[in-house]
Amino acid sequence: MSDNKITTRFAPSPTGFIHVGNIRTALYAWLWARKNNGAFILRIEDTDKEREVAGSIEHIMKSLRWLGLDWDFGPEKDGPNAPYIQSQRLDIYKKYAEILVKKGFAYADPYTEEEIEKFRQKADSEKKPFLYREHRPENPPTWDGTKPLRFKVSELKKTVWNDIVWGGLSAGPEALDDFILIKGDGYPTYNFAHIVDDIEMGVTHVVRGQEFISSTPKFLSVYEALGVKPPFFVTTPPIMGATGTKKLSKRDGAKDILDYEKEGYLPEAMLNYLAFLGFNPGGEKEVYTREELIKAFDLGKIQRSGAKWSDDKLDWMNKEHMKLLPKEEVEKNILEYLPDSMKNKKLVPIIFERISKWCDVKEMIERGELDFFYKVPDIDKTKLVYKNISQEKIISNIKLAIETLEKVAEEKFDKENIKTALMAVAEKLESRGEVLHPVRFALSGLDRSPDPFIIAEILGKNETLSRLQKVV
RNA sequence: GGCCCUAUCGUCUAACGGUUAGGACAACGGGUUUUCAAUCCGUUAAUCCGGGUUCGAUUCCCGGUAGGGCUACCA
Repeated sequence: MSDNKITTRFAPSPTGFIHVGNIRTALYAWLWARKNNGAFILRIEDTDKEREVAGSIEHIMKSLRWLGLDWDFGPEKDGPNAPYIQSQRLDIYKKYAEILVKKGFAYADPYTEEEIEKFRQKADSEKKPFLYREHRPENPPTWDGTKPLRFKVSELKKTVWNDIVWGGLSAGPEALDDFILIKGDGYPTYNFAHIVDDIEMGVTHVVRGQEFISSTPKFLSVYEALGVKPPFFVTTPPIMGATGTKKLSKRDGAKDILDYEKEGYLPEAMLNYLAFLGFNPGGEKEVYTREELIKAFDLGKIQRSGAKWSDDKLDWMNKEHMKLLPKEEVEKNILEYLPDSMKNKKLVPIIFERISKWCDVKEMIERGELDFFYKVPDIDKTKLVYKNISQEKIISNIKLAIETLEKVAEEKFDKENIKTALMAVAEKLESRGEVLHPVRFALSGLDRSPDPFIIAEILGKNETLSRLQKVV
């Protein structure tokens, strides 16, 4: 627990799915642990039983597993500080709370919530900041667990500290107040529990979002009261929604990270995109594998300002990572989406060059873009046109194509030979489209489709000729 | 209201105080593709404003403006 090993943690609350903003914080913590051969802990902070959503823990673990962010200690991975679920560690918080009480750094809060609300409203109407410590009771009751336990700020001072990302930070004495350590229901607050756990678990680098900057003076005063040296603080900037300037949140459309899995994004691409949204190792390389990311990662190069999410760039990143995939894997993934009647490996490259994520395959199928490969298309004769060429001319061009293709041997009926043969005819015409377009249309029945050569190869000589014949 | 923080192309970002301010996404244009897509080439496009410090400021300091966060018996 107190060896010098770099230890980071991801400490989500089980209040639903986790979105990309949360995951990036987890990623940075994970990268730092892996880079330093340290430990990465997953800790569940379920101290607010009202907000808890059933099934969240499993969902969170599934999300991390999809991205390959493996934890060394945490749920389903016991370690020296198990359990890693805060609601199962209540006795530990109580022990620390009692230490603070004994040292005179904590006392029971005698007020009801309504009374405190009145103090707050009064301060509000006087346009003054509300500070509980201004109402600190002179003789608080002894803490028996039925009342909230508050931290007692002993010295009002300016707090100065260092953050690996933000550098020197400071806050005036207004940032210090008597905040709740243990709630009336016996559960600790985040403000207290995370400190106890980070100490107990030997966390060396606390990586978390910038919403916690303003409460850091409070945290620091607890470390001081406990006589424990605080860990390094690594505060990450927010991720903003693509529209608007608000921090990305579930409210404004932040998606469950697992939705991206469903849409067919590669975990490596998501990792790469996320890492670079708010971090840059310098240089112009942008596509990084997981291992390269670990190697290049540096806490000091995390950005301070918020970054807007971009689906466009994520799609591009995904495509780049798909290109890195072995051919067999691409084939397997694409084939998976194809119905049995369409499972033709020759379709794979055609599909691959048109998609940026796997679910695009599904969309292509739904749009019927691939139907003609296994179903003779209905030819809309009114569309059998090309520029100002008469339909008679077009039909005769198709006949020309039939004659040409008949000369191509069946075993040599591949796109290269077909192209050579067809192009020889096409070049003689005013424009190549006079023959190529009608052929393509006759084979696919579509205005837009892959080139006629590859279609012909996939259909095979017989099918190709019969479709052309049919149109004539 | 109070406290804290941030500020480079539309977006993500790079630049020991000295660069024609670089790259990527997007957009646009072109080559190649019958078309779309893909690919290749190219173009447009930024240091928020105002003061200082300095021979020299995107970079350091101050002010303004804009944006963000916190201000719970939530995390």
